[in-house]
Amino acid sequence: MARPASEYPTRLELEILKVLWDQAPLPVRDVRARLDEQGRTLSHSSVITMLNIMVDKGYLKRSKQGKSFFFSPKVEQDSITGGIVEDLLDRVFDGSPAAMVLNLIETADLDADELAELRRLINRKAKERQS
Amino acid sequence: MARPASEYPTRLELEILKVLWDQAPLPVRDVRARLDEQGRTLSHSSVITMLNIMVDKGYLKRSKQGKSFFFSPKVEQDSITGGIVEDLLDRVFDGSPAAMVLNLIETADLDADELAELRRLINRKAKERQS
DNA sequence: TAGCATCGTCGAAAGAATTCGATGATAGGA
DNA sequence: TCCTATCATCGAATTCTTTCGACGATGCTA
Repeated sequence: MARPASEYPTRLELEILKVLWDQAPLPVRDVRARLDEQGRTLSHSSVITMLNIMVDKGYLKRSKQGKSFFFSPKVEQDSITGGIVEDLLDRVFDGSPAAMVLNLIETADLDADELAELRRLINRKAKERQS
Repeated sequence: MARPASEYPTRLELEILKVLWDQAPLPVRDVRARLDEQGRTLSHSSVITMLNIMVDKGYLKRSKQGKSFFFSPKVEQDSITGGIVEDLLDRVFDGSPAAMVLNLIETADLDADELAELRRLINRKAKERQS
């Protein structure tokens, strides 16, 4: 009679994943330091708790090195972010990529360079498709 | 010592907003029926509770018509979806629209028509920018 | 070996999101 | 007028998310 667990990493989980996608394996201490640099100041035990939850959920794996645990991602960044984007696509734009990109270029106020880059990406993909 | 309230509509709130963006004002009964059609079966009181919360949060307004309340959106769809996308852009792609679109076209497996439409959108925007 | 620092587990708190039933008001029909 | 169906309020339960302190183990060092 309540809320289903998030199908994707929560906000904090994602922050942690990003740290570990950038560099892994890392001990708790280092993960904590990285979060701290980003303005996410947490106690040591909070970080451990989250890391353990994420191991349970299958997002991370851990291994003992010396006296402490080291954590690494067990999921690929692309697949996770892809899942998040797809969820958004469905929930917010009823599955229409065009609607999503339109919203993006309208509200995110892209400059000429960014528009050019998007065009390049799309052309490249279109060419790939043909072959 | 806990979680901050979501800055944007939650999942259920968004579902409700979408119903009302599509058609408003609606009485509780009709909102409930629409949600039910979409597979979101809730008791009458659950729907009312959510609607009232959303009025408190400033997402909706309500007015008495006859004996019952009618609800309407108080926020524009573009501004809400824009906010959600921007949040995602920041949290997931560190603010890089190109990274986001790249992920979209890679994982959402767009077909040729969809790619063509995206290109059209971008060209139009680029032209707008020049002027 | 006694003490200190480091590391981990565990239980729990607090707020957010979602859900609903009990209850009370109100109006229309028998 | 009285019953019933409709509508709304209210309090509360439940689960998820985030946070942390108390406590215990372990190993290094004075």
